Amino acid sequence: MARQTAGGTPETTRRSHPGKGPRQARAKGRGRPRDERADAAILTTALDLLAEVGPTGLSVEEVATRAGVGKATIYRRFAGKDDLVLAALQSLNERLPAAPATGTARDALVHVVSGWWESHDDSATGQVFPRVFAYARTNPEMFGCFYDSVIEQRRDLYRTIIRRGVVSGEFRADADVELLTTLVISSTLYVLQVRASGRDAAPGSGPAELVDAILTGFRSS
Amino acid sequence: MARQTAGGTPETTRRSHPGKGPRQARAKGRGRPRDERADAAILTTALDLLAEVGPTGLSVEEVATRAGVGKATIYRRFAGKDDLVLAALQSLNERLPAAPATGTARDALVHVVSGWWESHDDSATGQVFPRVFAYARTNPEMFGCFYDSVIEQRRDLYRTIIRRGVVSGEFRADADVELLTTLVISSTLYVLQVRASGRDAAPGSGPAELVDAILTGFRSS
DNA sequence: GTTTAACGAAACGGCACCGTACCGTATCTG
DNA sequence: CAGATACGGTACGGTGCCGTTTCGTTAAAC
Repeated sequence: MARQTAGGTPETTRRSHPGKGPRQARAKGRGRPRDERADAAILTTALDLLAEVGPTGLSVEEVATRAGVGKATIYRRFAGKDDLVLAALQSLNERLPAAPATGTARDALVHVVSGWWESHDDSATGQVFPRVFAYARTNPEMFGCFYDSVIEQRRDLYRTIIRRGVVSGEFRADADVELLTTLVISSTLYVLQVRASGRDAAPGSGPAELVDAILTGFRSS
Repeated sequence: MARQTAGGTPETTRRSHPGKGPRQARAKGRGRPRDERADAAILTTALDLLAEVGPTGLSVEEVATRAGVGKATIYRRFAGKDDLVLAALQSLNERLPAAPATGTARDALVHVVSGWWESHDDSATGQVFPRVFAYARTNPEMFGCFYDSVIEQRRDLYRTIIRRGVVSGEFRADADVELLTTLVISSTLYVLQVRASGRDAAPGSGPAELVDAILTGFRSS
């Protein structure tokens, strides 16, 4: 929220808790400019840590240590821990995959889900989702921000593909696009999460089987 | 607040250590017997707290305070925080609903999902699941124990109903029971969790619509 | 009544963390 | 050049929790 990007765009940032002096967007400064590498390092490190220990488990000190920056460098950019967490979550949108423009909608869904499936084991993104999800009730403000800016982007990705399938006649005309989107996202999230513990919630099923199982009721033929 | 040991070594569970008296039912002692009300109060309080703040957020002191017992009373029963958390999770199985024995499998599914749906707002059970889920990778031991003893019980509930539907011919004979079970559980978990933040992942859809959407592809006809 | 152990309460040392403040240094603008 | 600001470190006070231990008390068994 109160984060400022060194890039320049002097967007008016507002803090929700004006308890202390806000970190306003720095006017084209006369002094030493902020290190953009520090910006990136802080955000990616925060994201990694977010995936490992979640929003409450994340510590600013640990972020600073891992990112190789001083704590002051972080507090110079963010109003506090919550602000940092939110900024890190927002940065997830820069890694959003694109929907394949060709082929059947089914194949496109399988492709996107497969990408998620694969990225789950090595990237931070996979673990961030369930971690943040757990705070839907505890911290609705944070979760809401996350949902609206990150989840909604993903939903839109699936929604677009599914709509294409409806228009092309591949899916039934009366298919509930929103519900279908929810089914794909939720089951993927769940299966991947269970897999992370070494169990298997759907033995013998990969992304394709998962998608096909969901789609069976929505196909036209 | 979650503690992250800098060295990376997670807290060692003393559950298997015989060094300190492990928690066990005291064998007919001669002194003052343990207060059974304390047993129940500790577990239910721990469960409530687990739903509110999750496994790492839970503090033994808070449990003691809310349960109206001394910390010593807790440490007399449990080897430590982890042991307490595990016991609390296990106690979830005492609240497992039963599968309706009559009616269609579809109606039984809707009934069970509706029960989950309703109980979700009562906080305890509903919020515990996503909280624990977030630790599938961080604490696989805890999650595994949770999955095997709690999730598996729920799966079995759904599995039983779905199998009945397959046998009765209500569902297709080639339906993947495990996958179908996963779909029902995952989507319910997801929708309820999103709802907890005030959003709606499936506008206009309740338990019945959710179940029907999943089942459309698995019905015989 | 004596023994035994659980009880609630409180205190302890220790650790991790937050957020701030201050270094000496580095890198910009004017 | 001088002034301004960011940099990586480091230190600090304050807070919260952990896990343990000590109290004096209480409730059962013997």
